Amino acid sequence: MNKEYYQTVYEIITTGHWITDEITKALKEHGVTEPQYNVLRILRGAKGEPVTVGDILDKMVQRSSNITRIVDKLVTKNYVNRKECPTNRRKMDITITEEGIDILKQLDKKVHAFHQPFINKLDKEELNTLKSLIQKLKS
Amino acid sequence: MNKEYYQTVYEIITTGHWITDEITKALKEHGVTEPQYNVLRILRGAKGEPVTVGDILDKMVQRSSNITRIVDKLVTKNYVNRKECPTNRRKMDITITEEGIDILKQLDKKVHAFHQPFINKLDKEELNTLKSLIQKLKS
DNA sequence: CTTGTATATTTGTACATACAAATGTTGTAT
DNA sequence: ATACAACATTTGTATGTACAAATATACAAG
Repeated sequence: MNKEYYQTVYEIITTGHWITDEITKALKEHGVTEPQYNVLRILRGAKGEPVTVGDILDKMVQRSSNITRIVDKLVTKNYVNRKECPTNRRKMDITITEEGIDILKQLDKKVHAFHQPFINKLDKEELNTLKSLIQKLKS
Repeated sequence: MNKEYYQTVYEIITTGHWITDEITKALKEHGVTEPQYNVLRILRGAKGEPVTVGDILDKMVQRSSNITRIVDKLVTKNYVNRKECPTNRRKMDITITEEGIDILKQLDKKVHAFHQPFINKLDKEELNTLKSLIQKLKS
């Protein structure tokens, strides 16, 4: 009973995990983990504006205690800078470095290369149908 | 460019992870991790036939080194038995206990309760469309 | 039968993550 | 000014996972 439901959910789960696993592997070749990659993207998205641990937390599902350690790693690699926020000494101002921007460009290329073979498997209408059906399933 | 593709893939990824995260939380209330749950299900599926570490490995994505430790935990909880295979002493024969069957029933109930609200959101045809589109996307 | 090779599992180690508690800072009410 | 709660981040600890190396057994060739 409900065979179709479970088969479909299984497909969603395995596909979702497969994609992130493959991307994780691609990033690992550059010594960057997936959460580190996400933090770098958030920082770049801020366009030079400093971002706090709390800001990053809001955009990620991670616990804040681990954001600290993820940023530690990025600081060690010189991909980001971290300094005390001048207006609120509880906060940390985190910014991406030139080196961070550079590695991010390479990482994006890798991620894009992963998606390349799949990008045209479905046409626009099919993609929208797929997205809508998943959203309806969760509604 | 390719906005539809990336939005759809994002939907698949977040939904897949959301489902496993929610199930992980539900299992945690019984002190069982998701890989442990999968091992228990594989053992039950064997219907009393002993299963080796390698057999489990084939049905899971885990590295075999961790299968050992996952089984360790289940042995400690008395959910499974592990003994040397009599015909090949390199192998371990792993079987589920009565207690293991019992906890698995409770876990299944929890998992089913999670899915309950979503099971009828899509009709049979929509589910099949959804499944096919994901398969086509990966093809 | 012993030597080498493949198989099956386990152990060691480094790293990642969750959760709780601790630290330090800010704002506010008295 | 002082005390106290709220906020922001960090540290401690237990657990989980990946990868490589180690152990132990089986099989096959000479």
